Amino acid sequence: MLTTRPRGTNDILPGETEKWHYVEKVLREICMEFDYQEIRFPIFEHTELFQRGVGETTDIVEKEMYTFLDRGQRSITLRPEGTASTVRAYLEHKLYALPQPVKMYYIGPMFRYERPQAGRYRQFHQFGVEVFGSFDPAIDAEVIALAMNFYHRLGLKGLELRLNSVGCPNCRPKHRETLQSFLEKDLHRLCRDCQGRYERNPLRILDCKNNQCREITAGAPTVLGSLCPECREHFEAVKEYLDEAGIRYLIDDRLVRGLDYYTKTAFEIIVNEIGAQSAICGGGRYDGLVESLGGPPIPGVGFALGMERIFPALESQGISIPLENQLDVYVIALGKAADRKAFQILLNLRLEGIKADKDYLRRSLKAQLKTAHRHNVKYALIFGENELEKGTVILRFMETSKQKEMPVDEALDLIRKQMDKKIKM
RNA sequence: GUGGAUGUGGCGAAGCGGUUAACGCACCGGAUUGUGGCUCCGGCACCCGAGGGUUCAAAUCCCUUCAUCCACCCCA
Repeated sequence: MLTTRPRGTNDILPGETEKWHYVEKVLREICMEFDYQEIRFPIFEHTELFQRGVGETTDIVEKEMYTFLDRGQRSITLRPEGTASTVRAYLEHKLYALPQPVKMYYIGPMFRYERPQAGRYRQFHQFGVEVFGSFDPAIDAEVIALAMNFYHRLGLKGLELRLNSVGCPNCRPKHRETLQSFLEKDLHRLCRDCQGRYERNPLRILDCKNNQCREITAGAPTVLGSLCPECREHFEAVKEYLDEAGIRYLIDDRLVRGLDYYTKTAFEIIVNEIGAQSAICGGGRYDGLVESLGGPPIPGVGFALGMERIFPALESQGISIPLENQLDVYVIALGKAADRKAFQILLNLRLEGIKADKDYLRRSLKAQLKTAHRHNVKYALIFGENELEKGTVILRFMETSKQKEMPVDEALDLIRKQMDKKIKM
C-alpha cells in the first residue's frame, strides 16, 4: 500500500510530462487566439455547489463524488467537473459586471469515484471552456470550433462531431410528456435502468444501449421534433454557423448529455480509438444554470474535454508529439581537480542557455562517454588532469567521433556559435 | 455496484507438484595504461502480489484477500 498509488490515479512520469506540456501549450495558444482567459478555481468546493450545479439526479452526484467532512464539519467535495465552479466564481466575483461575454478556460484535475477502465480514471484531467452572457448561436459554434480546431492541430483524424438540441424549459416538458406516453405501453419491457429513468429523466432512455430498449424507442418522438420556435431557430442558426465554418457534424437526436443543466445545444466529439470510451469531448449550452445557482438569468455555453483520452487516440493514429528536451553538451571530468573546473564550466554553459549536464557518480571516462552517447548529445567536453594543467579541454564531436584539444575559451566559443546556428535554423 | 481476465527481477516472458527460479531487453562493471555507439565476458529475484491451508515437498493444488487490466452502468 505504501508504495502503491490509490486506485484510478496515475503518476505522469518524466518522458510523459513532456507530452502533456505540449498538449497544454497547444490549448493555451488556441485560447489566446480565440480570446479565452484562464481561470483557476479550487480543487474542492462546498458539496452543495455540485449537488445544485451538476444536478441531484445525475450519476456524478448520486454515486461518484469524493465527499468528506473537513475539520470544521463542513461537507467538502473534490471537484468532479469544472462548470459549477466556474459559475460560482463568476457569481462570487460578479464577473457579470464586466463587458459580456466573459470567455474563460480551465485545465486541471477532476475527481470521480468510478471503476477505472481504459480512458477512465478517478483522478483525470479536463480542459474546458465556459462562455457567459451571450444567447448568440454564434458563440455555440465558436466553442465547438475551438474544440475541433484543437484536435486538428494535434493531427487527430476521424473525429465525429455529434450535434443535438435538448430544448429549453418551455419545450422540454411537452416533449417529455409525448415521450412518456409513447413509452407507456412498453414500460415493463424496458431494462431496469430505463424503468427508473421513465419518471426521473425519460430523455435518457433514448440513449440506452440495451437492444430491447433501442427496439422500443426506435420510432420514439425526438426532442428535435418538439422544439419550441425559439429553440428551433437557435439550433438552425448553430448549424448555419458550423456549415459556414466548414465544420462537419452529424445530427444525433438521441444525444443527451448526462448533466442536468444543459439546454438547447448539446454536442459530443467522438473518436474510435480509446476502448469503450469514445467520447473525447462533451458540452453544450446551459442557459438556466447561472440563475439556478442564485445569480442573474445569464446564459452560458461550454465544453470539457478529457486529457487522458487524447494520448491513446494520438498513439493509435501514429501521431508523435514533437519533443524538445535534447541535451546539447555533456561535460566529462577525470579526477578531482578537473571535476571542480568542469562543474564551473557546466554551470556557465547553462547560464548561457545551453542545455548541459555532467556525471555525478564518479564514473570512468568510458562510462561517462557512454552516458553522453545515450543522451544523444552533439558535443562532449573532456577535462583531464593533463588538460587542466595546460588550460585546455578536449572538444569531442560525438557524431563523427572526431575530437580536438584546444583552450577552454576557444571550445566554449565554438559551442556557442554552433548553438546560435541551430537556433537560426 | 456487477461480470471477465491477469498478477514471477526495472520491463517482456518461461516454468504449471520435486535439487541452486530459464531466457530476452534494460541497467551496472570489465575486455592492459584517459574515450561512446558493434562484439565478448561478468553482475543483477534469501524468492514467484499478500495471507492462510493441503503435501515428505508448492511459484506450481485449494481458500481468502489485495491490486491491475478490460467490459457493463455512466461519463471526459
